[in-house]
Amino acid sequence: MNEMYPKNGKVILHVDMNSFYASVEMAYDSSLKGKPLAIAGNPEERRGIIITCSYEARKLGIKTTMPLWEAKKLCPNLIIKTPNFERYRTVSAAMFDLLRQFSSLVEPVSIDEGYVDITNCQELGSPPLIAELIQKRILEMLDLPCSIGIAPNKFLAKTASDMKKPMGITILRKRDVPKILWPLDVEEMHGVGKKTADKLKGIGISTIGDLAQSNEIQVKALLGINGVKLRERANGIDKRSVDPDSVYDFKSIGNSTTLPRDISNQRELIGVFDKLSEQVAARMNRKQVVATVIGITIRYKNRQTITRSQKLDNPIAKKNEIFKAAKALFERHWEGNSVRLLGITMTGLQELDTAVKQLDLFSYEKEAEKEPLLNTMSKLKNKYGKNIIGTASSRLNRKPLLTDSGHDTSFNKDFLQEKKSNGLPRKD
DNA sequence: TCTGGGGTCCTAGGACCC
DNA sequence: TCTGGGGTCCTAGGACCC
Repeated sequence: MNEMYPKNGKVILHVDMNSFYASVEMAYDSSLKGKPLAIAGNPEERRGIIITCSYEARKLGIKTTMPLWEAKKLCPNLIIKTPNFERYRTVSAAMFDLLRQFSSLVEPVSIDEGYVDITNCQELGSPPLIAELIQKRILEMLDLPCSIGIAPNKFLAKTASDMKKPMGITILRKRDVPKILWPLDVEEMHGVGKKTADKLKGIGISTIGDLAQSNEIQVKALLGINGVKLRERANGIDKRSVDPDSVYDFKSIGNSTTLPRDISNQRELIGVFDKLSEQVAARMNRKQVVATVIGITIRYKNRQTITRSQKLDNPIAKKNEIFKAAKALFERHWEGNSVRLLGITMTGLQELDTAVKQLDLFSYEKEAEKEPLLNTMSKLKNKYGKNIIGTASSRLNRKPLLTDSGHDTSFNKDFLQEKKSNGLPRKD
């Protein structure tokens, strides 16, 4: 048996796309390659920020979340593009399809990263070889760079993928943790932000090693259950498994918008809720869900942010229902101050079929046996709905990658070219 | 004339119930 | 004659991540 596959352990990859949005734009338009490129919202309006940027831009000091005006000042010849999320979702779906050709245990975490459990993929080769194959495939087929971490659990895999960018492959074994991880600042840990780091430093914990060797009771008193988890992870322990189904149970759907200027006119603000309701309703419709809780977010001029939510008597999904509920919440809680941002978030989501079924229970008694079937059917529908798998997989004539290690022309970057000439929405 | 928009998970207090 | 100890639900906010 290969020593890379310990008898009781797992082998997990974390695949992290490098500056994803910028790389996708470069794949679509190769004239952008090698240039400082930034993706930023609304260059016309104030309040635009850098969402992501190419490595060429990073070299010039451009950073994610930097205000657009600042980036322009820093680098006058920076190329700025507005995000094309539909395009990114399509490419993302293609990328995850590609990963699934190596292992069925793929868990997307966000549009540009995911875990792959390759514990039972010995026949494909050693873990570093599989990682290399995946990385090459993504580059050949999609013209996109990625970094891959190889480790016995999610936390270490994620940490590893972060260590070499772009186009890195990093192995992080549990036994390497004291040497590699422990010297680092606690704030370097995923899950530890500024606030948590400050708290930890307050009790003398400043490195990952300090956290690993800290007193569990003390850390729990300081950070709650999260402290216990973080302490475990600092010791290289993480029991979470790779769950391919986790993408299907989303918990909330929301839209928010920063207003072009601060507004205190009630009618105007309610007009914003009207638009937001429409966006939220459209997304709920696509995912075929209804919601039992509505929440609104109000950010004031001074950036103070409040949320107000309400449980609903009956699940809703239609634009007008959402608008009415949001408007009511807003009118109940807004005190007339100047507003910077408004948002609507729907939670307590239920699949449409389930909600219908539950309403039916009030009209007449249904045999309990029918429920599991209905549940399964709606789950499947949700699972194979067009939103999640995306359009790429259906368009692309898939072939198993590994049986044909030569050239698989059906699934490569030509599809990007093809889309370009098809006149897909291109703002550029 | 700084700081977007999409999420997840956790905590904590009060109401209410047994 | 001063009140326990569970538990769940609802709401608000905070921290964090990409």
